[in-house]
Amino acid sequence: MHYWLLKSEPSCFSIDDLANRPNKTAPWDGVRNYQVRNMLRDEMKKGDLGFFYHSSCTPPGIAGIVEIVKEGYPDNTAWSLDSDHYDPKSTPDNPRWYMVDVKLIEKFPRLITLDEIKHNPKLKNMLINRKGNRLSITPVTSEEWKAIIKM
DNA sequence: GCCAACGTTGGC
DNA sequence: GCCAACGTTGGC
Repeated sequence: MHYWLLKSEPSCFSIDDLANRPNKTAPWDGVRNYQVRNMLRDEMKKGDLGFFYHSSCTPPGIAGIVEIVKEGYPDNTAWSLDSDHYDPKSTPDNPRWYMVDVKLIEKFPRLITLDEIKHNPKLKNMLINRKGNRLSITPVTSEEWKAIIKM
């Protein structure tokens, strides 16, 4: 089993938005980056756990834990003209973009901030700490996972 | 609002 | 296949 970190701007989709969905479950849609697409399509498996990270907000940080409850399937927002993520190059016959379904497992009692993560020596190699890392989903090692849930 | 660090696009 | 220009992300 693998661990992941999933970024979302809370002004767009926050952990509370996920909590308010039926069954606390929602598709992680709208990814339009090939590296992340490959992870969604090929690597993220049912039962994997992920951190729900709030980005582009004050302060950024990890808000809770989600579980992958449905493995990669075509992202149908790509062929919805109404969607902000519409992409004419992706079609139902030949989908270019993929998504998974995530379910909220736990919202942390407090946000674990990026600042705290930066100052934890066990997490100095975490991808989220790397300058210029813009991938919206990144793998997390089990050591990093354990260190964070203790914080 | 700034800007570093990428990813993508498109001319050649 | 190279690479300059452009767009996007995201912390600050």
